[in-house]
Parts: sequence; C-alpha cells; structure tokens
Amino acid sequence: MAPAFEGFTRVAGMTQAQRINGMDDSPRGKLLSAAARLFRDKGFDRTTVRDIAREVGIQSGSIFHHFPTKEDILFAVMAEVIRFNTERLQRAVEGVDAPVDRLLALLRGELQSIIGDTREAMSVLVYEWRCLSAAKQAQALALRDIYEGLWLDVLRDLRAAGYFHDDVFLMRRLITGMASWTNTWFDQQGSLQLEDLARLIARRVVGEDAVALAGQGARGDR
Amino acid sequence: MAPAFEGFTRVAGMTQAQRINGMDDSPRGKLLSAAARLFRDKGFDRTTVRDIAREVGIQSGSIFHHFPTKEDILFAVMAEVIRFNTERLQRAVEGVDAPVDRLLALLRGELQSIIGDTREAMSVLVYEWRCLSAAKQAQALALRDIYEGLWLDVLRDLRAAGYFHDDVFLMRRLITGMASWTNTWFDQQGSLQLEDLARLIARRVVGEDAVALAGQGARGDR
DNA sequence: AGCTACCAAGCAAGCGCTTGGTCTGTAAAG
DNA sequence: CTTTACAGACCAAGCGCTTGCTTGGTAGCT
Repeated sequence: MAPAFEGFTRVAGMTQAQRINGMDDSPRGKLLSAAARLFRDKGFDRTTVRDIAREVGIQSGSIFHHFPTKEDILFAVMAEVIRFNTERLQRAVEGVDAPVDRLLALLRGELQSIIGDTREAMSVLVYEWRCLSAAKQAQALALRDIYEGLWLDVLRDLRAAGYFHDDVFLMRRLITGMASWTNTWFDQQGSLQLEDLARLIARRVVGEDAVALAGQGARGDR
Repeated sequence: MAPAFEGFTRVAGMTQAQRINGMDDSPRGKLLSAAARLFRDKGFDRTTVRDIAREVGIQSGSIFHHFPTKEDILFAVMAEVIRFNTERLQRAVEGVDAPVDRLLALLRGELQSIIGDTREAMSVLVYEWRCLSAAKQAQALALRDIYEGLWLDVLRDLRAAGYFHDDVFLMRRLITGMASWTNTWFDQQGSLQLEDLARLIARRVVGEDAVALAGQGARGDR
C-alpha cells in the first residue's frame, strides 16, 4: 500500500555496477554508501552532514540537492538495503524444495546480508532504527514484511513436517536474534565461514540430525 | 585492574529500597534511573541534559554537580546495571548442581535482566555502547568479563557432559543473540512467561529431551 | 534554454557545560 | 544553648560552539 519511496525507485533496476551495501555508483549511490559507513561507525546523530559531504568530496550544503533532510538519507539507506536483501532472499529459495534446504538457503542469504556485502547498512538498520520518525518507521516496516513473509512460509513448512514443535513466530525471533547478533562479533578474516554459521544456526532450529542429512546440493567445495 | 569507578562504589551495598534499573532512591540514583529511561526512549545523543534535569525537577546546570560530563552519566548507568546483574547471576547458580539446571538458572537471570527490572538500562547497554569513549568501553568490558565467565563455566560443563558439541564461545554468542533480541519484542503483558522463554532457549542449546527432564526444582506453580 | 550538480556564505536554534551565588542541614567550637 | 564553619544540593544566567538547513549564484552538459 501507499506509493511512498519516490526518491529511490529510479535505482530499482540496478546495473551490475552494484557496490558495497547494495548501492550503485551514481552521486546518489556513493552518497548513500558513504552515509551507511559513517552511520555505522559513529551513529546517525554523531554523523554530521559535513562528515558525509567531506567523505564524497562536496560542500555540506550540496547534500540537500540530493535529499530534503538528513533523516531522508537514513531512510534511503534502510529502504535500499531492505529491498536489496529481500530480492536476494527470494532468489535464494527459488527452485529449492526440501524444507531443510530452504531453511539453509534463507540462513545463508540472511547471514550474507548481516556479515557480508551489506553489513554496514544492516548494522544501521538495527541500531539507528529509532532515529527514524514514526511515519518512516511504518514505511520501512511495510517493506520488511515481505522479507519476513519469506521466512514464515519456510518455518511453517518445517513445523508441519515435524522438524520442530515451538511457535513459528517465536522461532523466527530466536533466529533473528542469533543471526543479527553475529554483526557484533563475526570476523571476516577468521576461520569460521558463513556456511559453518548457517549450519550452526540451522542445528538450533531443526536439530543436529536433520542438518547433517540435508543441504548437499548447495554446499561449496568443503 | 585499576581502581576506576570511584563514583558509584558508595552504592555498592544497596538497601532494600532498590528500584527499577537497580538504582537506589538517592538524588544520584533517581537521576540515573531517569537517564536510563530517556536514553532508551530517545537514545543518548537525542537526550539533552535539559531533558534529564526536567525529569527529576532540577535545573540543567545542576546535573553537573553530580556528574562531570554527560558521558559519565551513561557510563554510570551501564556500570551499575552490569554490576547489579552480575550479582544476580552469581546468586542464581549458587547451590544449583545439575548442569542443565544451571543453564536454566542463567537463562532466567539473564532474561530477568533483559526484559525484567533492568530492561531499560540493558537496552541502553546494547544500543548506546558506541557513545562511550574507548577508555570507558574498556572499563565496562572488564566488568562484563566477570559476567561472561559465569556463562562459559556452565557451557563448558554442559559440553563436557555431551549436551552439545559445538564450540562454547560460539554457543554463548548464539545465546546472547537470542536473549538480547527479546528486548525488542517481548511483551510483559502477553501470555508468554519468562520461564517459557528460558526453556525455549534452553531447548536450542541442549535439545528438547534434556530440558524436559530437568529443572523441576526451580519451577513456579505452572 | 534548461537541467543537474555543485559552491560560498551564513543564519537560527540547540547543545554541553561554566560561573557565581543561595539555601539548608549538620556538627564541632565556644 | 548558641555560634561558627562547612559541605552538599541546587538556581539563574549565559557563553562558545556545532548543528541542520537555506540562499543566491555559477559551471558544464545536452
């Protein structure tokens, strides 16, 4: 519902020149990418428009040629990353049939968002949420609902197939907690791989045996 | 190491007049409690010293009779809540022997911190962490180490007894994620009880059967 | 001719914090 | 029992700085 988001629809069909945080390399995209990194490092409030301007090499006033307010920059960062990662998740489960494989596909996609290419923007999404006005929060939540719907479908299937017995909403919240918290500690350079982490979390959901038996199709060379 | 924390040692032996967020009802304690709530609601940066002053009914300048800087208020909130909850956790495992019962005791204690009496201050601890200077972060981390030590002891025992097979540090991080995320969604008025949640998480750690068999000793009337 | 992208300068508001002083309660000194 | 001393808790006023954002104009591309 609602037209909303006029500001960034033009970036919807992103070219292959996709960069970090899912932004393109237009002036606008570079601005958003710089803002995402600054917001993550210093927080939204401690990041000044002068900081962002310096990062992309323009004057602070020129920011407002691209965005009406500073808050709109934050919202654009969040909206872009939600849309980008929702598309990623949709592609991840396409053509995957077995319920446990679908769970693993979702976990890989979500972890990729949180500790992979959109790590900075995802951090912003979690930690700077309250810096958005209530109206903008509602808009972002509406986008997020599509994403959550993908999760709930898979979890319902798993539960129906007897892989776990607890409430699906509760289970989703536990998974969200485990996954989003990795943002605070996961080390890209460490020996733990994203795939290890996906299976580690999957084991907490459907048990050790179910994960051991599944997922051969999508595994890499290890 | 380091003497540190001179500012609040006098509150160490708190009377039974303990209030929300583990603060006493001295001018200082009331100030910290008000600050904790404001920091949670609006964030540290968006909360002005004038906001805090208004909340406790004094002039903004008078704040600095109690704390040298605004940042010191944040640090005091965090340090108090870490100390308070570390003591709570220590008491929780005292006299509990069975490993799974110890796990449940820790989970109850931690959830009590996160969604119970110190909910506001715990929220601040997570979300406003980066507002602390590096030096103050190190001090708070040192306090936190004691708390984490309690957890690692119990997880090592569980692993040694064969209740799970993954790395204890990884397991602790998954638990931290599940538990701390409850802060964002748990509804005190809802039908889900803290005890339900503790068992739900325990099941993710040691499996369904182990939890079903354990913990009779500490259960309530339900 | 018009549009996008930008600059240079600056305004009004809000911020953390300082200053100098007052009031009150407590307790030792006379 | 009074006087003196003093510290804790607070007020009234405001300083200096930073902030998000505005304004009026320019360069270059189409």
